[in-house]
Amino acid sequence: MTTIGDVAKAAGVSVATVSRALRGVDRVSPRTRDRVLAAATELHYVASPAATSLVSGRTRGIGVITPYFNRWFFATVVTGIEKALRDEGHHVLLCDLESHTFDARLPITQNMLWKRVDGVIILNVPPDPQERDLLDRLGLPVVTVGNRQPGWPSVRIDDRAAMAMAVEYVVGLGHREIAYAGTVPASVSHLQTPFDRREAFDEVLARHGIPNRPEWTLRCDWTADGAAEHADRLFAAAERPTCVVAASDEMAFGVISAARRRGLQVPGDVSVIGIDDHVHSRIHDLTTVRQDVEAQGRHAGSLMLSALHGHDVSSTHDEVLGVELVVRGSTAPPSRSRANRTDRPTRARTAPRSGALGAVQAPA
Amino acid sequence: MTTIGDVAKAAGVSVATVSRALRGVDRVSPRTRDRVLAAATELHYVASPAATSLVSGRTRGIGVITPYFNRWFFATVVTGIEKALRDEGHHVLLCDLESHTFDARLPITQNMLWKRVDGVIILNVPPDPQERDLLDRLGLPVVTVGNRQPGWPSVRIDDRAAMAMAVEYVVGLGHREIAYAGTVPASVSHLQTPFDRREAFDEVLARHGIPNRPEWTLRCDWTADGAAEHADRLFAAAERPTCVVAASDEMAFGVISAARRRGLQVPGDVSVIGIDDHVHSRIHDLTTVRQDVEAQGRHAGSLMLSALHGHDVSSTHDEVLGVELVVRGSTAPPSRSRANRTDRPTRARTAPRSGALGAVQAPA
DNA sequence: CTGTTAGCGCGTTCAG
DNA sequence: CTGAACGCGCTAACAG
Repeated sequence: MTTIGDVAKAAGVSVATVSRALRGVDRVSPRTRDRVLAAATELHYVASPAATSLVSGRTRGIGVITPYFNRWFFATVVTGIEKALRDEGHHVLLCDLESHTFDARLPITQNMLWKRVDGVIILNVPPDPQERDLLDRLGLPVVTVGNRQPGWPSVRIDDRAAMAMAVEYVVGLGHREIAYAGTVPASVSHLQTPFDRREAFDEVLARHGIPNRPEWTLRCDWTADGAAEHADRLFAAAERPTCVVAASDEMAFGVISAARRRGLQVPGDVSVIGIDDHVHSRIHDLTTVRQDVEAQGRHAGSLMLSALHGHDVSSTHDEVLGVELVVRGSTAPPSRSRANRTDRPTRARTAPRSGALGAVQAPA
Repeated sequence: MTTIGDVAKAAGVSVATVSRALRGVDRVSPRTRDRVLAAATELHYVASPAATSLVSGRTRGIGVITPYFNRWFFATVVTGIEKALRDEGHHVLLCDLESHTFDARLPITQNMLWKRVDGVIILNVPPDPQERDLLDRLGLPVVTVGNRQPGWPSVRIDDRAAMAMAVEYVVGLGHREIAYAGTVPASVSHLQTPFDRREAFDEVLARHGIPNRPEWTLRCDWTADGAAEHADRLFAAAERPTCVVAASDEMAFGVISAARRRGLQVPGDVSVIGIDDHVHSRIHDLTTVRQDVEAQGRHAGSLMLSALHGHDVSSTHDEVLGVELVVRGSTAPPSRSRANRTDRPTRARTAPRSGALGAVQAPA
């Protein structure tokens, strides 16, 4: 392993000069600098991060804490973070919380991140008091993505506005019998996004005087399969809605799938709308509210870099990225001919009627 | 920032004793050990990784190099790796190659990984000679996932066997007019998986004496959208296949979507099969060849840990995980009534015939 | 402009 | 069983 000493010897200078020349700080005569650079290249020299960080106190590593990064949203955010950090020579240390309980989380977080990173970016999961304590004690800059935490800068979309946009759109189409997919089980009830979106849904319905039926609320785990399962029960019931609003695109995929299996046409028999503009939303022909997920990651990364540069990233900084309605074929005005709406759908009934068949329209 | 000295002072012992007590090596009297532990806990002491690795030469970090980890397969592998590593206190350093060319990659890889990790796990992307050189010089243990590289242990599935399993299945159903989605553009022609799967496809067709039509080969970027686009052209052509074999589930999703938009029934008009058992495959009711992706990551992580423990993970180690056919509703025997098969499909033709309607079958 | 030197915090000899 | 001292590789003063 070549050290700074080897380079110094090869270039015939002192280690301090090598350090200066390589980092481009201070004044070094062009001639010596070139000699040092040549020697360093020749010997494939790279400074030891351990030694550097021991003396400088900085590691050039950023911890990224995610629940399930094995999901589109989180993986995409991390991609954005990584891009932003890489430009300045920082790298990502992954900390996947996955199924861990709060108790199990603390030692993980502690051992993985303590003194090992210059800052922490937390995706969507609110820290429990002990973790909060740890982070505060470490004095590390923290940036959150997807939810707001007091004292920390954040990057996110306005979940309420996004949901309101979706609901207003389908209400505008004439829907009055609207179901909701995306309430979460108690175990994750601390998450902000599911809460905000649900609340916005309730508000918009209330504002329009539209009934909000409990039996039309699908409580699930925010996966496509989970939503499909619950939606199947919804569509099997005597009375079914003309529209399902899903709090995420993946759940919307599940709802569409369940509808099809029941022989229901989307949007002919039931309209479906989501939030995200997931990478698969186009093939599902899903109307949705687009958010730029990678951009949220990039912004979080930049925010972190600014903090690292000593700029005051005020703790009140709250960057809210815009969203945008993307209309595709999964939504349409409610069908007029719903005389036998309460019938259990049968195979015979699955023959598509022409018109209003978003699912079979030519690609945009 | 509390150091080992602070703990020593608080416990009334020397730093050496603290180090020994905390790491549980050597003999330390139970009484002093407890005193040290108490002091360490009290002071929230955690050893500085930088100092530790400076003296020990080990970082407890593993670099994971991935193309596009923003995709299901890679994110899932990384999840598996992270789980395996975490159990032994190691962590993951992410290095997303994404769209970078080989030239741009080298400095990235070098700066991010050099002396910063104890080992490297490479997912699916073969290193170019310079990178290979770098890795060899560093003398770091390397494990590859998804493709075999001479001199390095690997974890993967048998891509040829997986594809053969898929093709044999649809051939067994009676299909003779079979298209293929998943040839890649020249820019990524060095990837092994696309090549192996294609080759296995060709072989099985040849063995059965089934014509392999060039115009039924969809060259695309292995995304759902890309596959949908190409498949649309396929389905618009005068002659269309009775079955499409996709080299990945995501492409299969795209093919199914394209078929539906053209008014074709899956599997009534065209059967579709994929490889992966992607998290969304169930809602697409897709017949596929399942691979356990997270297990591949876990195995790679374990392999790396063994290597780190000094066990000889022979460079000839090649762990091949099994795959399994999962039959769902996207495949069926080819339709008999194909008199007007060469007709361009029309809306009128989209009315589903009863029977063989996998897409609308009740969930399994 | 360049060299010398003193730590950064810890693991690891070696003596006790 | 425990403590003192050395050095890992580097940067940051301070001299020259």
